[in-house]
Amino acid sequence: MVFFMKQHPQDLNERERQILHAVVHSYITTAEPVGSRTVVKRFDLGVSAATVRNVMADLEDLGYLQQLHTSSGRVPTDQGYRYYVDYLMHVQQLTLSERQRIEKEFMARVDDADSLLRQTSHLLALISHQAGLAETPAEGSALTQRIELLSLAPERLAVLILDNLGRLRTYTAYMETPLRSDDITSLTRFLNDNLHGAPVERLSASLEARLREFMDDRRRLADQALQVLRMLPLERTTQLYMEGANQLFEQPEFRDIAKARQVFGLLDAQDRIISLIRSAAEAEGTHPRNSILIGIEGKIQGLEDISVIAAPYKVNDETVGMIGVLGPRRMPYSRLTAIVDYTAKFVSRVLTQMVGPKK
Amino acid sequence: MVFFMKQHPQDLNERERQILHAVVHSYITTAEPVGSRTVVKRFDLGVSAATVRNVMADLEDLGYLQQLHTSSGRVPTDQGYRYYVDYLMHVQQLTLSERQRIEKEFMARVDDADSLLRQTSHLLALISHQAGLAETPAEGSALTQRIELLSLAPERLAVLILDNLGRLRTYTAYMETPLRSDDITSLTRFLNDNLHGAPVERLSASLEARLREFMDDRRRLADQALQVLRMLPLERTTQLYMEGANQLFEQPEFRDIAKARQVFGLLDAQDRIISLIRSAAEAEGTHPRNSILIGIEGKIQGLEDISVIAAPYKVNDETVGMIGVLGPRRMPYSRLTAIVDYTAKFVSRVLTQMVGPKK
DNA sequence: GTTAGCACTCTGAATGTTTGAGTGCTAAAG
DNA sequence: CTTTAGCACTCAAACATTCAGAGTGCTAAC
Repeated sequence: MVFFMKQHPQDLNERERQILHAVVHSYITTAEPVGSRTVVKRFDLGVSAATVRNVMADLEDLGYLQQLHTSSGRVPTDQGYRYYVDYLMHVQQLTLSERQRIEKEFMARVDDADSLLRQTSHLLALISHQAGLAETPAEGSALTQRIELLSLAPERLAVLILDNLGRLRTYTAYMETPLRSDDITSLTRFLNDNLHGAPVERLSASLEARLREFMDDRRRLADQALQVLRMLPLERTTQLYMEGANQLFEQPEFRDIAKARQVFGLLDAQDRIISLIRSAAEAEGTHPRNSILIGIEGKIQGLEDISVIAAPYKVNDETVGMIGVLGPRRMPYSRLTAIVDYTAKFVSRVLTQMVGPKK
Repeated sequence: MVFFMKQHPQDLNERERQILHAVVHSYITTAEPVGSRTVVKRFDLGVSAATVRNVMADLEDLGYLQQLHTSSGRVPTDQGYRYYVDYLMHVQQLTLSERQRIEKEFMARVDDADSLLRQTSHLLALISHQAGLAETPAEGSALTQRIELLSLAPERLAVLILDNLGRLRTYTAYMETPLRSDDITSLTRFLNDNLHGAPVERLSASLEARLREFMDDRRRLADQALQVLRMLPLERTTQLYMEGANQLFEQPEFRDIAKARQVFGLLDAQDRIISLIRSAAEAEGTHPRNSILIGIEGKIQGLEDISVIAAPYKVNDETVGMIGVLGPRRMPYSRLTAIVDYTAKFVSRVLTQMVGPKK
């Protein structure tokens, strides 16, 4: 198993790290390739341009920097960005007004998790000037609060599920044999008696597990209930709110039409983005900051120039989803990391409160 | 009032019309400005290039064509396209396989109008290679079939409305004073007794209109009901499904980054697009084909290069919404018109059937 | 180990040249 | 009077050339 020292990876010495930091920082703010003169002019390192040149050549050999052509300045490689976010950048403090803006947003009354997260993605887009992302809580973490059935037509049944995150979901199920009105009443009662508090995702599994406890008439009800529950697409309702993707066009890298099309590809790639940020966050120890994805790291074809900064939000200290921002590879990571982390904290707090006082 | 002859507007003679047709047709297929030589080469008009040149100069004076610069070929102006779609193009027949593909899509069982229209926009995008549009039926045409209330929390009430188009909608309302369980039961019954068949859009208006009929205890219920209904955002739930907008990037006109950004603007402009195609379809007699919008006709700022071909769909011969395709100004109108019209017919049929057998 | 200096490289902007498509006009033919 | 052929003219796009500026790598001196 790979093990990382948090502060002192051995392969770069102090000066190299300073210069790598300078190059990445400069490139992030100006979007221009960085030359040796620029470095000495903008950062006071106490060495001459020639020295910087030598170090930069070394960094290029090591794979941290890259030249677009001989005689242009250098730009960071993915590896260079990686080193920067992992060891060099110090997460920037948010200003008071930024903090207040975020706090204020979360003062408003919301009482279901989905709208909270939609608002969050909106907020992130606004404040970061990148695309804001927010995944709805994983189905597995939602507990059934209440189930209601409603006959829409003789064979068509509406199933309403209220979860502990305040979300009311509506599904439609088809019965082979029509249900009479008092069938529905008893079925509803049966479902609520037996499935209160069960994870929404595994309603039918929960019921199946208890199946042998039921006898005779209750058995019949259980079978009917299963028939209904199996029909519902409960497992795949996590969705991704994404807002403000068009802000990416402001960035110079998307002047190029080919790059710009990547942004449009986002609309179709939402599923893959979800699974990617999730798996990245779960992959422990591969990087100090594994919830930053640089250039989507070649994992989604056609999104090579896109980066994501994500953070998990939690309910009662258990991760239930991710929020984040998405932008060009050249992003102000140090600032955005602060924003995302801070926002995630608030989402966690509000959701925990929402679940807390359950009756 | 302006009156149009369907077949023979007077301002162009036969030859001019042939040449206008040739230019528009050629430009639509190739995306290249059309010169006099091209016209004689590709269309057998029996005249020489010089003659064509003279006619084209006339058409330019009349405002139908336009030169991007002296000594380039001509391209149609909006007015030119308008004349083309109104009088020159003959709507193309769909091939058997195209017709079958559409028919097959509508064989699948759907039982609520919203999913039907989502599928429709998907189908249109697929078959037209443009963006597919489908507006959900206007709230005004949906009649209340059933209302259910569900207490989510002491002060939070879920309101479910099932309409005659099979759509089940969920709203949340907040009560000042908590309702007891039998309050809810009687309120539900009251609502259903008095509002069955009322247009969803005007539920509270309908109830208000009948208010003086109610006395004493029923009066109290009516007041409570009104309190709830007024809270629901019933009037503005028409939405636009749009799919496949990224296909527009295949078109050469969107190579240019500035134009390409228009496509992204679509995401924000959905409301304006709805009202635009609706008002266009309603404006009677201004054009023979008033459900074709060319270059959005300068009406939505920032979407000058976008055109829309729309068609209304009907329930029992009454228009309740629009479907269509959206693409660059230079679009194969004759083919797409056929597709859109044909599809609209099917949507109408399925919806009418859905409403038909009401009980 | 660090720095100054210098020759060298490469891009991007500016400028000029050429080519080809297309036009407008005129004069001749129908 | 309409149509056509011919010709001079225009313009954009493609290509070539030049030039300045930024940056590098290398060498020799500190």
